[in-house]
Amino acid sequence: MELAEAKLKFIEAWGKLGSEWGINRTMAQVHALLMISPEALTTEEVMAELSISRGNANMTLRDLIDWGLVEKQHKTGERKEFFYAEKDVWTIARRVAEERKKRELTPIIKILDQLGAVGGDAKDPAYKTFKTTVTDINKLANNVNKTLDTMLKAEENWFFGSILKVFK
Amino acid sequence: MELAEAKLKFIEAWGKLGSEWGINRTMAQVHALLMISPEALTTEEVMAELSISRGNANMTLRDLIDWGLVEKQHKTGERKEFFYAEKDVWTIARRVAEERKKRELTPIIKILDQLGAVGGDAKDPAYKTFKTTVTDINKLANNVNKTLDTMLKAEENWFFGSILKVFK
DNA sequence: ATTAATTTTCATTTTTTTTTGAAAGTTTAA
DNA sequence: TTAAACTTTCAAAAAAAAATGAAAATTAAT
Repeated sequence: MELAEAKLKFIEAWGKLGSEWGINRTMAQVHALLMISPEALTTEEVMAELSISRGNANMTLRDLIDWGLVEKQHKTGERKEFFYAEKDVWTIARRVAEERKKRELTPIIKILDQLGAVGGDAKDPAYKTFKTTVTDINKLANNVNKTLDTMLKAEENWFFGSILKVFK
Repeated sequence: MELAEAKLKFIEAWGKLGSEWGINRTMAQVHALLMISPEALTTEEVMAELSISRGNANMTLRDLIDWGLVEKQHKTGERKEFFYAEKDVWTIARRVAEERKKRELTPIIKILDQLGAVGGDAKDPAYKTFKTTVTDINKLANNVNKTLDTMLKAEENWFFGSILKVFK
């Protein structure tokens, strides 16, 4: 396969994967494009490569910066801004985990804590089932939370290697 | 908080979480409703509780069955079908992991394998960056894959307890 | 200070996803 | 076998999400 074709396929596949995980397809595609670019790209280049509008490119790049996956660069003598993507996969995985933890896990745990305090008759099956389910999900969520904390604190990439032996 | 209010909040929160992770909001809500129901429910009951159409309820319940999260039950003397949700959170997490692995991880690894075989000039920065990025993502994907395999093979819930000590 | 280059915003349009509901299909009991 | 009960399908409608593009805002060079 030729590089040009492979690039398109990678961008497409990354976009599809993103959309399956609740991430805007275009945002994932811009991310893919930047990850495989040795040099930082301008908004114009992103627009041209992916055939998207200026507004879309701008908002998407801002979002990627918010996710900690892309950084703005300025080149001396150049008026326009350049965008460069983090390329270390462990750092990328980390950033995504951090953001999703902050955006989704923490809020749901807060709600589950509130719901666990529901009042009712201990003999009512509806009450018992509700309480048990909510409590169990809360416990799992807290375990995921703790595991992520420890994982994110770790400086090196624990994923390549060490974790597997726990399950052996 | 009263049970009725808490139920609504739980269903809403579960629906929101689902949609953030690429799962149809209604499907997540039906799942939430069934998880907190001590008894299996009929299509009619699901429709009424969540104010959704028959078609939607039917398709959503079928999807939940495909995910291995809900089972059809038949009661003697009753003509209609009943739907009952798995309630053990570890089993639920497992089923979701299994399905997403099958639906998303395996296909992307296949594509990454193909893309890794791209031909090009080893001195071309565009080629080098592409190859490195794709290869690194492929390695990570394969590690996730292996970890999931081991995790899914484990009979008991490793998550509550043992895993944390790896990171200590 | 002026102005040209560049970035950002956001009301509107387009696309995608989800839902509806009625018709078609299936099942089961009499 | 009939027919009522129930389930499934899917074209069309509705809703939600994403994208556009032009105007407004900002920036920086002269």
